Amino acid sequence: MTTIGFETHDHRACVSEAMTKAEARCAASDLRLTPVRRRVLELLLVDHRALGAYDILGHLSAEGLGTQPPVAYRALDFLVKAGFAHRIEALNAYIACAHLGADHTPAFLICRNCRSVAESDTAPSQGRLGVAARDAGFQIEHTVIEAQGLCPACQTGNAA
Amino acid sequence: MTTIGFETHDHRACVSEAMTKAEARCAASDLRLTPVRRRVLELLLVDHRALGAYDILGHLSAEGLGTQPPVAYRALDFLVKAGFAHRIEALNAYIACAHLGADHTPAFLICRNCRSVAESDTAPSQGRLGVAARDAGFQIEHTVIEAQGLCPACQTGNAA
DNA sequence: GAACTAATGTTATAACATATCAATACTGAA
DNA sequence: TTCAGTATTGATATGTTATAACATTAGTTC
Ligand SMILES: [Zn+2]
Ligand SMILES: [Zn+2]
Ligand SMILES: [Zn+2]
Ligand SMILES: [Zn+2]
Repeated sequence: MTTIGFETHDHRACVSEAMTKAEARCAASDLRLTPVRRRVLELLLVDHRALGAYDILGHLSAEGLGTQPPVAYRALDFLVKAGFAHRIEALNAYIACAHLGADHTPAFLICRNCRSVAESDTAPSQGRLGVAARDAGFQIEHTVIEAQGLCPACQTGNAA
Repeated sequence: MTTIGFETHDHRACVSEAMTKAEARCAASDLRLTPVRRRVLELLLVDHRALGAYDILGHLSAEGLGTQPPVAYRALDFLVKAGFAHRIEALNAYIACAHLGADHTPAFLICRNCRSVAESDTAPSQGRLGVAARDAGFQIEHTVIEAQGLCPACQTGNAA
């Protein structure tokens, strides 16, 4: 399991690399990375934190790419379905996938103070939850795993 | 790990037993189970499924216990903080705790068809997520673990 | 019964999300 | 290259979930 999220890094490269991967996957899978979708993915990648749909919409609106909620939600739906972004249920917010390209079941470490999010990959049907599901005869289709707390940076005095 | 939720049972006894436990804990911990709070807990226990705040409010309103959103949200906040109910993030809904009284980190199996919810207890900081958090220097305060899919009953033809 | 705290009543609004239908752009075949 | 079919976008309206703010009432303590 690789955790990606709190360490410092060459963020410019991180963003452009992810965009390149996304473009490649769209070309390969016959998906259309239209201007709005492309820009929303960029916004998520650049911010590296969970953004609400209306945060996104604010950017789009400022850039003349659309002013109404469906614009943001459609782009986010596309990105989530394509696997380029994930929805964070506990925040009603969205974040760029940190493992672009690979099929995976993500787990998140979410800082309640700065909203930064680290993404871990998990083994889906293994682990306690999978065992409980099998025992109960429950058929898992999707799993939400989100830990909330304080990231390393926010533990040093500045948080509540 | 005990999973509680999909098996059939003497539901009348299940509800009254839970209410008795809740009353005992309130008496012991100097918490006040006021009429609205009591009724909301009953509603959650009786339904045995995830209910939205406005579902709850509908019942309360029909019974003359309050008509405005804060009435429902305050009662639900109380029950969640007291450990008598849990919030299901993936549904924006609430469910009575199936392990009333014990301190625990719940995990849920949520049927997307009938909204029934089974609650499992998990070992919090153990497991892969805990390891990832320690590796990243992340301090977990709260964990959301919610699997969505089909319950045993809904797997037999009636679901999409 | 005065002072304090907890709970409720009430109004308004914030925040998040979708339904619907019209218009346009792209795609692939006749 | 026109046509039909599909995907995307534009636009309006509305639905759903949640909280802020402040007044009032009820319990509790001294
Ligand atoms: Zn991912
Ligand atoms: Zn932080
Ligand atoms: Zn519980
Ligand atoms: Zn079901």
